[in-house]
This record gives sequence, structure tokens and C-alpha cells, in this order.
Amino acid sequence: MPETGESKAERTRRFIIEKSSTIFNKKGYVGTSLSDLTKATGLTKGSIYGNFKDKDEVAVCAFHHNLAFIIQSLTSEIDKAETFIEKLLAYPRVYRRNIKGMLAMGGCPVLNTVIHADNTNDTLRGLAADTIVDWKRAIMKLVCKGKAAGEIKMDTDEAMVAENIICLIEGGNAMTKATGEESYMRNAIDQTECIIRAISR
Amino acid sequence: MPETGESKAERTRRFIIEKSSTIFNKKGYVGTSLSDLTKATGLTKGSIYGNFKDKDEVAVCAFHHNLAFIIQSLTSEIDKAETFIEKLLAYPRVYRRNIKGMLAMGGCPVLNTVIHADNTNDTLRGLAADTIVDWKRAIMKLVCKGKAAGEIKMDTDEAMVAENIICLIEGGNAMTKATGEESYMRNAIDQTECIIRAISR
DNA sequence: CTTAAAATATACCAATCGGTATATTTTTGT
DNA sequence: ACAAAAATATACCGATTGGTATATTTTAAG
Repeated sequence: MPETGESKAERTRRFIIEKSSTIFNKKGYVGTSLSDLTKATGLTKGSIYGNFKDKDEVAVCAFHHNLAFIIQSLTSEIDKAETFIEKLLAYPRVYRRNIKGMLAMGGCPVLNTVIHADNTNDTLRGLAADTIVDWKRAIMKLVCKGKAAGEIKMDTDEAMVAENIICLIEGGNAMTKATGEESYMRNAIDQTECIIRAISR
Repeated sequence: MPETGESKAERTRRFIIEKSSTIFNKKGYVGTSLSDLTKATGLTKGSIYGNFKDKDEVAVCAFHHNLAFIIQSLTSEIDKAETFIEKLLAYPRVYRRNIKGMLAMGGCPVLNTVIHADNTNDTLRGLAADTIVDWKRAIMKLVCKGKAAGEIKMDTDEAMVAENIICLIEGGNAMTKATGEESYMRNAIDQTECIIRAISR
């Protein structure tokens, strides 16, 4: 029964990615073994290697899957906002709403991957580093458009604002994951909001 | 020739720790193999296991060694300062001076260990988490003493200040390590300084 | 210089690693 | 329902993992 436009292989691929993404995010590339994946999926090694070239490919797909979850939440909230200040405030709003979710998935996949893959997997390390660069650019673009629209002070250093927001959110995420205390992330988010409001005119 | 108060075994232990600490910090516990250690030290497995119970013990000693390096820099600078505001400002001052050093050692061992050891090594994870708790307490104590000395505004939330400083420094460190751009850490440190100056009266 | 003890090296162990060739089962179009 | 094709399982591979028993070398006190 075809029914769906998705082939069996495509469904299995998706199934493997969904089941393994949290494991990779928590234990990292080297810390995750093929037997972790067979255990989590209930499939055998042959089935996994029938759908993926190697362990690297599974890890890369898992990273993209983890990232997509966050990016979707963010872009939908950013698109909803009407002013650029409101679009910037979407970051703290989304992260504040997702503190527990982020904890459950094992922390931010960008930071986790950057630390895990450093010196052990260049492909993953590069993907995570590129994500940070893209993220910074996206924030800077919002600030610049906000300036042009007259919402944001003209002397605002958009690179500085972008980097501070990223550091606060990533640092807060990491410290909350480390200690189990949500206050780190909440305070970091409050501080992020302050920074955004301070550049508004 | 005894000469020194340090036995051969003690010297070898120290030698192994020094040579392996950077590797553990960069690659993590699971990512670092015994052959990494024999390669880095020039010693054999027998020699390492003659001086350490197991790989765990080497990793724990390496973590303490990495941490001691940072704590020494911090406490000496904090002790030098006369006012409590100046003691707080020792944090940004020391981290600003050590951006390249931190990069060379592979990033902050506290954050690295927290991410690396999560779900793979409870001992190390606990050590790193405890370090964050201690760090927060140390900052809070400085703020409280600053209040008592009339240096710091009485309505200051010391827990919030402590957590924000920690998140900014750790986030900045991680993003600088990830991207290779020192600006992340510099901006995070600038923001940390702003927070400290803002609570001064 | 000798000698017991301590430190290091050699040679091995079972278990697990990522990966593959092949056999079997399940889909899927007809 | 059937046959070709696709997907999954089984059984294996060499390499490496952390760890150990034992042999050899080095240290250091007498």
C-alpha cells in the first residue's frame, strides 16, 4: 500500500534520524555508537547502513533535524512580528518558552556540536560554526532594517548587539543544562531583552 | 640522586597530566583514547596504568589541572584589588587578557567538560557542574560584601548578577572557540563590565 | 657497587568499534 | 497473486578500545 508519497526507505530514514537525533545531541559524535542507534531504533546495523552511507551521514542529518526544530520556532515567531524591534524580541520570547524543551533535547545542538565535534569531526564542527555565522548575520540584518525604518538608534553597533545576544542565549542554555537551574537561562534572556530595548528609540 | 622532594613517580604523574590535559579538554573523555595519551607522553600504556588507576583518574586530574590554571589567574587578580567592585572587575580583566590562551588550551574546561561528559561520564559532569555552583557563590559573596561596604547598590540581585556574568563569559568563550572570532569574547567581556559598573553606586 | 624496590615496557586479553558481503524478508508495480 | 526490486537482517571482518599480568629496566638506599 503506497498511499503516501513517501517510500518505505524514506520513512525509515526519517525514523532513524528522529530516534537518533537526541542521542547524538547528548552524547556527541564519538560518544554515540552504532549499537546506541540500533538500540534506539530497534533496527539492525544492516538496515541503518542500507539507508545511510556511514555514521557521519546519520550525525549530519541528526544535526540538521535538531537545528530545524529550533529554526522553525524562531522564523515563525519572527515572521509574525510587525516591527523590527518585535522581530528581535522574538528570540528571547521563543527561548523563554522553550527552556524545558531545550533541556529535554539535551541542550542547544549548535553549542553541543561545536564543543563535541571540535578536534574529532571537522564536518560537524564546520556545520555548527557556519550556523553561528548565519545567526549573527540574521540578527544584524534585523538591526539594520530597524535603523532604516527609524525604529532603532542610528549609532547602534549591530555586530556587537548580535554577538551579545548569541553569547547570552548560548551561555544561558549551557549553564542551565549544566546545573539544571532554569534561572541561568531566564536571567540571560532577561538581559537579552534589555539589550534589545536599549537600542530602541 | 634524590635532590628534589618529588619522587620519580610523582614527576611522571605530573608529566602525564600536563601532556594530556589539553587533549582531554579538546577531545573530551570519550574522544581521548589511551593511544592519544601514549603518543602525547611518549610513554607506554603500562607506565600510565602504573601511575593511574584508570582513564577516569587521568581525566579527573587533567580537569583539575586545567581548572587550577584559570583559578590561579583569577584569585591572584582578585586578591590584588582593594574594593569589591574592583574585585568583580578582575573577572573581565583576566578573561580579556587570556583570550588567546583560552583558545590555545581548547576553550574553557568547565563548559567543555559539562558538554563532553554529559551522558558519558557522570564523575566529570558532576565536577564541572560543582565548579559552576562554586563560581556563582564566589561572585555573589563579592557582591554582598560590596553592598555591606557601601560600594554596591542595595537593591542589587546578586544571584542575577552572578549568573549573567557566568553566562556571558562562558557564552563568549564558546562562541569565540567556535568561530575563531575573538570579538565574541571581547563583546561579552565589555557587557560583563557594563553589568558590574551598573551596580556600583 | 650491590641490591631490593619501584617504575616502566612488552605482550597479551576480551569487548567493542565502524563497516560490509550476503542471505532473507518485505514492498511494490503489474 | 506473482515476480522483480528494494529494504532489512545475519554473520562476519580487521582495527581499536580500555585494561592487565608479567618481564625488564631504572631508581635510590645501604
